[in-house]
Amino acid sequence: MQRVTIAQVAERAGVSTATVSRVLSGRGPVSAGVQRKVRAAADELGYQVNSIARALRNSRTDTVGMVVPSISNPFFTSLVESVEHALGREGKELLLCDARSDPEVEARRLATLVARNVDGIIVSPSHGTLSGAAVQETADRLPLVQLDRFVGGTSTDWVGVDDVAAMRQVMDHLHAGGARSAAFVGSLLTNSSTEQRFAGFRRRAEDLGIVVAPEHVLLGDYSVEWGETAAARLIAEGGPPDAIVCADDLIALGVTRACRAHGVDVPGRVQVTGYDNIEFARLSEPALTTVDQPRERIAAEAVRLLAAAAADGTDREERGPSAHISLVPSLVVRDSTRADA
Amino acid sequence: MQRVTIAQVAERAGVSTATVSRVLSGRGPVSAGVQRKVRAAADELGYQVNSIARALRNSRTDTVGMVVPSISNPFFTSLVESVEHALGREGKELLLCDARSDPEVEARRLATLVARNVDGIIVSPSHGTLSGAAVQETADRLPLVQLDRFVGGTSTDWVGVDDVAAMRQVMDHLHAGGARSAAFVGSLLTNSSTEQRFAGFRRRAEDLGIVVAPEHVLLGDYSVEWGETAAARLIAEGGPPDAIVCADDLIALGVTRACRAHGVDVPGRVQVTGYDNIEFARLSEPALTTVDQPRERIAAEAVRLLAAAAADGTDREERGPSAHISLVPSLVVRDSTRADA
DNA sequence: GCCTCCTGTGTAATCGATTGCAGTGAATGT
DNA sequence: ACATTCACTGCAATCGATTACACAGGAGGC
Repeated sequence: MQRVTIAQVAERAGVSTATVSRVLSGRGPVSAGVQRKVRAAADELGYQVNSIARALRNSRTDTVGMVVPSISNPFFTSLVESVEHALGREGKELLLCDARSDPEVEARRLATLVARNVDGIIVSPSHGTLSGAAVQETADRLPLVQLDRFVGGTSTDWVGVDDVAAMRQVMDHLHAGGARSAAFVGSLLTNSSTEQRFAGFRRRAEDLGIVVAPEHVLLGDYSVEWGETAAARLIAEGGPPDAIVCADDLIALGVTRACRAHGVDVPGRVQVTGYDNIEFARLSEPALTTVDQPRERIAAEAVRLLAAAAADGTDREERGPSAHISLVPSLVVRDSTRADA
Repeated sequence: MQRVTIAQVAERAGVSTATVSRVLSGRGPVSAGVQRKVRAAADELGYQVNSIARALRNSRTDTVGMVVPSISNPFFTSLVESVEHALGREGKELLLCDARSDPEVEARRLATLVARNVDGIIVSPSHGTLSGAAVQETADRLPLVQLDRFVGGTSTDWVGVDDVAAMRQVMDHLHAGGARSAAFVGSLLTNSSTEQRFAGFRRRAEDLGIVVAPEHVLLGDYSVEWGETAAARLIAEGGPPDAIVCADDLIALGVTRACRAHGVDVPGRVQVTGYDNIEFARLSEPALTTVDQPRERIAAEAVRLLAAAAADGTDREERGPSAHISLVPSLVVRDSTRADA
């Protein structure tokens, strides 16, 4: 089963390869009769372009690379899904890489994507500082958009949500529910998501006079296990505050789970909030109050930015200043918080 | 920022492109001195191979395509993750496609992957019959392995688990827990997973004398919502049987949720089982008894089969008979079933 | 001293699609 | 009737890496 090439189609149709190419790509003038002959020949032979050859010639692969910290995190999964759909609409393909939350793996993946001549890269950096060098270096060579998380000291486009505004909503809601003290459970402050969310949390807590004891800021990683551990610690050490604000839903699921295991009522004794609105936030018991990120929008904007960057010019210098698109997330109130005091 | 080519390295090192290629690929004899010069030049210029050019020349892309019915299904997500890791070990990349459970989308995706010259394709077909034509056609052109699900009437390699054996374990466990009647909640019988699991369920139920009323076989789709609907129906219509066996964990999560909502005790009044052992099976309340699929093994076998097929010969005819690798899944007993009567 | 063999290197063809340039013939303008 | 334009088509270069083949020079065998 040898692949059919343009040359075979040309021979069969009795024309040159140039003409075949022109017919099939719809570029350049070709008489109607020849068009028909070529198309017929192509159909009969079952011709399909060889996109490798085309890519070499055009230096365009119609493929976008995406690097996420972890495929198994449901939030990133749904981001991937949204990006995949957004790309599909433009006839582009997605080359997916998992960085396993390791900046070194991430750097290797980025390098591979560059070598593969992807048209652009969408990355949610694993680390707030260690990811910097690789991301910047990649951005110097290719259109690159950071998604959700970003890394400091780089000048690239970014699309995400306004974490600080989101946290303001969360805190206002908790305060309305009667919370006068709160804890924050996040990952280590090595990525922008936790950083921003923590900053928003702290600021609004101050504004509202919500007490945050120093030992009530617990940093680990984005996992259910860490949520359970953190909650257990809060419960053991003199009882939890009125509210536990979590940096993502996985942590929040762990927290509510541990609370229930220890007989601490949610939201009666302690209110709990998550972040991301993954599907299981809705399904847990009690259903999680959380912050919904507009993933489809985020994905669509990211794809748009890439396309724009690609159109602007290959050279990074020629492109304008980098865009920072901050979308407004919305609070989804469910059963893990109290509607009012 | 023009990309560095082999020609520039050659010029800088004062040798021919052939020599540069030989040094960099480690093929062919090159004297130590020249090797050093070439490597130095390559480093200074920051040379990176252009994998498109290499792919065109070698007709090998080191990229594998994967098509799954839905990225958002946690089971497929973890399969994707496992495959990605397995491929990474061989220096291959993953081109990921989401078929949205639509055989037509799936067919288009498969065609695209062929056009992209991937080295092989891993697919979990959306539909038990409608996916057939496209899968077979693709398999005629490229090494292809079906994963988890398979489609009838095709002759391709397949890797998955023995659903019938798994169901035997499930039924034995439920029977030991005192179940004398049971219901089955699955998706429509349009994919092999549900089909096989249902067949295994039915057969073992008969063996054990477990009663399955005709109206206790409910078929919808793989979603939490369908699980809730189905359970509500079972509860409304004269009460549920002793056990509800679900074709996957999402359905089971919906079922237990609906049971709790209707005040039906799980596992006291009714035992519930899932399938796949997704992460949230462990976290739900009660934690789900389910069937664990050895994903890493499945992924590893699939990658191995692809590599073998690629090595064997491009022509489908030259390859031996197709391999069907059936791994043995294991029952994970948690809190949604009773240990004994 | 001559022939063979081997190591090391360069030349040029190759993979397949695209496209700038040039050439042909017909149509249009004056 | 001749010049000019234009639609159509083919030739050949191009993208960048790989590799078959050729060739030069040195080592070794007799």
